[in-house]
Amino acid sequence: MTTLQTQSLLPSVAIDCVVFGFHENELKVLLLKLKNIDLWALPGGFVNQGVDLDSEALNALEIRTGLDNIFLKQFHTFGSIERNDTDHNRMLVDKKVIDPEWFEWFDQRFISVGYYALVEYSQVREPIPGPISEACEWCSVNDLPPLMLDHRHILETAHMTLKTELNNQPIGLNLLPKRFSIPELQSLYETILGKKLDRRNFRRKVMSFDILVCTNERRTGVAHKAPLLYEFDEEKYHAAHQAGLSSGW
Amino acid sequence: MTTLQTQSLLPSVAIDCVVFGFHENELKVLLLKLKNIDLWALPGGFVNQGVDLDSEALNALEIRTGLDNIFLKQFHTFGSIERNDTDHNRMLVDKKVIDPEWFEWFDQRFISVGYYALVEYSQVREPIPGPISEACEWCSVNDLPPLMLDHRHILETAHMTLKTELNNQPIGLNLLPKRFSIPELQSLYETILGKKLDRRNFRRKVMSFDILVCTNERRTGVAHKAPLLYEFDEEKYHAAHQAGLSSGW
DNA sequence: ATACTTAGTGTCAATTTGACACTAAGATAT
DNA sequence: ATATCTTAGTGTCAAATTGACACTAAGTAT
Repeated sequence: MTTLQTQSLLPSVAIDCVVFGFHENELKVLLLKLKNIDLWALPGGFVNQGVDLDSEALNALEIRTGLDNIFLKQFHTFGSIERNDTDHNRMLVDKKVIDPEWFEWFDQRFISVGYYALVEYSQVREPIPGPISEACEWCSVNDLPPLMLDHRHILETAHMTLKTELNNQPIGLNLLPKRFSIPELQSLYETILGKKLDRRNFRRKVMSFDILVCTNERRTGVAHKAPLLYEFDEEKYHAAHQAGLSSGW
Repeated sequence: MTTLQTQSLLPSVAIDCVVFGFHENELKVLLLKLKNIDLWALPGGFVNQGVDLDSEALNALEIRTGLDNIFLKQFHTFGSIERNDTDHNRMLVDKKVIDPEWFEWFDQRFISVGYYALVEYSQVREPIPGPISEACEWCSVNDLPPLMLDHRHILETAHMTLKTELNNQPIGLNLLPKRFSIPELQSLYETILGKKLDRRNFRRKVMSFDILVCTNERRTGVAHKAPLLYEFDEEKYHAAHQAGLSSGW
């Protein structure tokens, strides 16, 4: 996007990605810091004429994280007229965040398609800032810097969606390393839900899903009793993801 | 839309609505029949520069159904490149479905935001066809006519979404008349889910949601034992809708 | 009167859930 | 070395929920 070929882009349509990671018992989000100003933005992009919407979302993420094969899911499309803010865009030009020749493109009214991604924190070595940003960093969901336009609202909507999906789908495959302990998985759940769960009941429930395989090895170099390490049975995991966990009716 | 002011419309963005109704124990969908050709389409429209996306979706529905205050929910945005089909659009011009001067506008690549609506079948007197359609009719979800482009896929996605939401949210307020019997509500559930439920267990579960108020009146002029009529306690209904029914964690 | 249909209530065993006790393994303090 | 603390892992039990049915009530059809 360093060379912005606006004529090949689909007008009015933008993509915003909420990239979730999990580190030190905190839910993190990948954010871009704009140049010369204390304002942050979700990674995102625009849609090229010949490229599927979903592919562009994947591309945008690959550019920032260096990862392909990311779990990515569309969750909502944001189309309020307040998303277009000429004063804000002029400010971005003034602060040299965006090149003046881009002003016209940026000052369109955009409909933004929101995607959320789940990635393994440690796999993202050095998040790569883009042309309008000077840094790309993980931020805690509970301690967010000032965000551009409605990006905070988009982020919160993504978080809400994740919480809701947790009731019907397993999670962890894309967020945790290949091997993990049950207490680590529980901590992930607690972090997303924002509440504590009972150790024993959590284990019982998650084991009943029948998506975990015990490796019979234990975490080494850790304080206290070493926990057993598990892996996901990917086939069963995906089956459960498809079918859903709560029957309901 | 009879006079299509393309310059005031947001390019690349379209809206498609899947309007569900319930009649004679069948789940129905409102479809438009294109002029001069056996091809049907979802009602929809485009987005005016100064109007919110959600408002435009409501507008599109109000025009077709005459109803305002409809339950309407965005469920997915469709952005495949295959959605743009020049041959198809040329055919539409040939068959005089669309005016030749509209060709350029229609032949854009569109990203389409999908909404589904739940409406009370009997409240929609005469669905109103639009400029490109000669009829607007309720069709059974299980017996659909040939649909334009990916509209069948959009419709099926909406139906799937509805099924899934049923596990976490109450339904009926916008689909059934103000007063209804429990067997009628059950029939609605069975129709959406596509499977039979046990009468007694259904009643027990739905009563446990505590969203129904018994009117102590019975349906009149009906064969066999007259069922009691209920209404939704709208406050509790909306609360349950917000909070979700299945706790999960 | 008898059989059939749909409405509404109740029962009971099996399963799932929530709350909590207990043991195991390793770290730390005395 | 031993007592104490922390985290891991297993087990128990009562309460609540669920699934499968039996039974009664009310109205229709013969």
